[in-house]
Amino acid sequence: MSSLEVVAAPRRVRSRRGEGDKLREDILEAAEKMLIATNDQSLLSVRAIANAVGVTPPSIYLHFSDRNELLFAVCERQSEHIEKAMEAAAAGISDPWERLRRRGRAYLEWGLANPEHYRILMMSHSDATPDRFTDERLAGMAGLQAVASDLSVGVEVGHFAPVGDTLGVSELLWMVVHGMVSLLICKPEFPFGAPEDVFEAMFELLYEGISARSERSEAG
Amino acid sequence: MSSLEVVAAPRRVRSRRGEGDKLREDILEAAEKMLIATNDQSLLSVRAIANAVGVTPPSIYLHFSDRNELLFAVCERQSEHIEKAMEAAAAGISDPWERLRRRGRAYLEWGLANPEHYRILMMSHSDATPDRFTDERLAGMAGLQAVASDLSVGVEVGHFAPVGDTLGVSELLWMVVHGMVSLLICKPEFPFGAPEDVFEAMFELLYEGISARSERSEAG
DNA sequence: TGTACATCAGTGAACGCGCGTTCACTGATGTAC
DNA sequence: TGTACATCAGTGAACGCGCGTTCACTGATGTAC
Repeated sequence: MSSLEVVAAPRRVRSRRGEGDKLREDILEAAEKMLIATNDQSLLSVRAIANAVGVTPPSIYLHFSDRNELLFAVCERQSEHIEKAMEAAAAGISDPWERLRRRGRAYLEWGLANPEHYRILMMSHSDATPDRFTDERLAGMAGLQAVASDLSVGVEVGHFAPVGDTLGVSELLWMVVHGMVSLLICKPEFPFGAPEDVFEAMFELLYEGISARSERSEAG
Repeated sequence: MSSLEVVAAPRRVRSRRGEGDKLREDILEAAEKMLIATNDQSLLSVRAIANAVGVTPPSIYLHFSDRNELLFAVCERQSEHIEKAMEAAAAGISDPWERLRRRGRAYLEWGLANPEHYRILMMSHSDATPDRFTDERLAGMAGLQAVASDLSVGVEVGHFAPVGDTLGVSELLWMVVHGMVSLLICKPEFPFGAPEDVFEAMFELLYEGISARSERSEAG
């Protein structure tokens, strides 16, 4: 709604021949910065982005078919980061529960660090999402298969209670962590407490339901 | 983005003197229907709403200061429904866990039945939210205090494991249910399975962490 | 070493749209006398 | 029972804006000969 207070960048120097793709990178970078600075994609007009890059609006269309494509291209770059971050968080850890915890924390931290990216990818109307962002791909970003794998290992080594549908439980965990991220993003003033504390409390709450420590009645 | 396919309503008959507020109700009702039909508030322009009511755009401003106020007024009506629905769901039930489950289900069902209302209230940028929708009020819609109360009772009667911060756990449960609602809304094509099944599985997962059945190590 | 030329990386100006909102107005109707 | 009038419930027309996008163009630059 309110206009974006961005000092117009000086006119960008034209790329040398053969280096036209450099502009694409510059656009993505500028848009990313604006997304983080404004926390609101609706303020990212094609004109504003062009202005921030130091280029005229039509130049945007040399590299992106439309505004929406550009927006999702920005998110696409970040999507690689989150996947790597989750893998890195679990790397070298053998305890399945600890692997789950670390993956979850990485997801939470990424979401909170990139709230508007998170909104665009996970909270926008599905008809705005380009086709290449399949649900499977988004689930991949959430590490669904990796979590399912950790769960299976945990069951096999006897740390976790037997679960028939590990993928189903992974989906539940996705929902749980998504619930934390999205509510923390959307109600930033609500006194939830520090995200780390919320996260730890949540996973403590979940632990009993997943671990094999407790006696459980399998009777339906 | 795409235009709203709504047959223009016939010109509305002018309210009798003293009954001007009837238009307000008609506007809210039409806007509500459109919100459900389109599932996208951005398609609800002042013109489109006026058109649906059979009235000219300026008439809207006789009853609402701006478009945003109108949108939230629509949600405000529903907000009363959800609170009552959650209370009704728990009414007459004494088992604290069952009360929690029923409250949660009512919340889920309301969210899925009114996805765009849910988006506006719980997922929109907080700076778009009118002041009267305080965070406390939104938390009230989620039944935060009521859930905390159920938790306290459960602890007192020995069904639940001792919890120091019942309000904190209520917030966790809010996040969990919000995670279900919002992900089901935003990724409607993803094969999560039937919402009821997802809900039951989730609460089964949570049960062990809340109940007093399991042995728990209180050692930090 | 020099020159013609295709191509690349953009620019400048404008189109057309739908939107929220405002403002001066109109005509029916209840009320006071 | 009749009439003047204030008020209520709207209308009609327009303003001004910012937006996404298109289209014809330009001028620098690498390359072929």
